[in-house]
Amino acid sequence: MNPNKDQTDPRVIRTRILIKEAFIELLTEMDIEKMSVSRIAERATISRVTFYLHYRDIPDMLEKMADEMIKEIEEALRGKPVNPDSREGADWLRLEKLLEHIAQHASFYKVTLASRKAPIFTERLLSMLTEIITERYDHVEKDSFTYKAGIQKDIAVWHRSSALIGTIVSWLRQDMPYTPHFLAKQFYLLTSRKQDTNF
Amino acid sequence: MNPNKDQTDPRVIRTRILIKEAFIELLTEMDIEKMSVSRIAERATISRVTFYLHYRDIPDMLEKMADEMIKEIEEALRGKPVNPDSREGADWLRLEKLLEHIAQHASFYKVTLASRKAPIFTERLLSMLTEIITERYDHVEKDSFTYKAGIQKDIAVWHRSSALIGTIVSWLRQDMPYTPHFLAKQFYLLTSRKQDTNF
DNA sequence: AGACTTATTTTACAGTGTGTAAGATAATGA
DNA sequence: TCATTATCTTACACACTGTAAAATAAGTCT
Repeated sequence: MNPNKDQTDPRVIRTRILIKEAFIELLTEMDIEKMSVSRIAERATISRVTFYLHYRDIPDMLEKMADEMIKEIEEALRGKPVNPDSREGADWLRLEKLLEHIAQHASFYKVTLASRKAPIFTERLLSMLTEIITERYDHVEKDSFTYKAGIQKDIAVWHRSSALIGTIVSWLRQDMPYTPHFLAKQFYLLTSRKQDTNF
Repeated sequence: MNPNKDQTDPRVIRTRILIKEAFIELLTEMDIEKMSVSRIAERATISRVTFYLHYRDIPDMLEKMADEMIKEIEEALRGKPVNPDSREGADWLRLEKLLEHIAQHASFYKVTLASRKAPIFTERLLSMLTEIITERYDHVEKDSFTYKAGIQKDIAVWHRSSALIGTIVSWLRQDMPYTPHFLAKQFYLLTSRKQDTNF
């Protein structure tokens, strides 16, 4: 396949959308173990052979879909780039943006992130969040609580990034009972120590 | 099979150990997608038919192994039962006990928890930890920071339990660079607000 | 519009794994 | 020693995989 036409040929676009939709549908209906190229092709109303023209196998498909997901999340967060000098308020807005994006595509994220059927999606998002949190840690937390309390940077990063992704997953699993704005604010309260001075 | 003899017949015990060891070995070598009953039986030096005498299929095997894991963790934590009146110090000891148990069986937990190849194990442990944290929250945190700051109980529980399991997973993934004692203490510092008064 | 390029389809094939059945063998326990 | 039963051997029908070749259909370009 011509790598340039890949992204523009309407037949290719159509097929990939059909595969993605079929995959999401099937994943809501069954466990990942029962997923097969045959089933996906059948549901997508394409030939099984066509699947192999796009993906080597199912793991390859998952990987490429995860790549796409990360790209879309980065796209959604654009406009509020990672700013080393930003204060917590700015990051809180970025989290709200992330949650809004997830809420807008809830049917996709509920299956890929919240179902835990295909760990690769959660893994990718965790990596991304870990990067952001690691960067942020050096720049804006030099004088924060954790810094002073003698907490190892890597442990603090593990703690924060997993708390973040875990909270998002739980929120999705329970069908988003809070608005992105409210949850982002609560998360900010839980993570930052700013509020300590109020009590 | 006689359900009573199931647990005592040395042939049964031997076979299940062989299957478990073969499974762990194979999972370190390949992705879960490539796992098959044939491979497990071959590695375990048992007949493929024998596998089906113990487990319906691979998902069934994973489920039963996860049950076993939870039992063993509960066993390891016994002696320090969930005490509603316990102060943070006691819980900190329980976390240290958990980490010690995991460290002692690192080869098993590195594959089941840290590899993220079989999400069921992480899911089960998360459920267990969520239960413990939920119970604890009502009893010992009535006057804690989160309570006063107007943070929803469920959000706080999501945050804490996912931070806990995520930290454990990251610690395992990086081959446990800290002692259980040290990590438990750091986790305690990160979660509790007691230290705030020191600064 | 017509000629091209190429994505998709159809059909076919060899290979691997699944889950179950029957009877033979070997280990266990009383 | 003898009855029990876990394991093994062999066999079978079925499903899914990954690839190939040639035909068809859809898109692109002048």
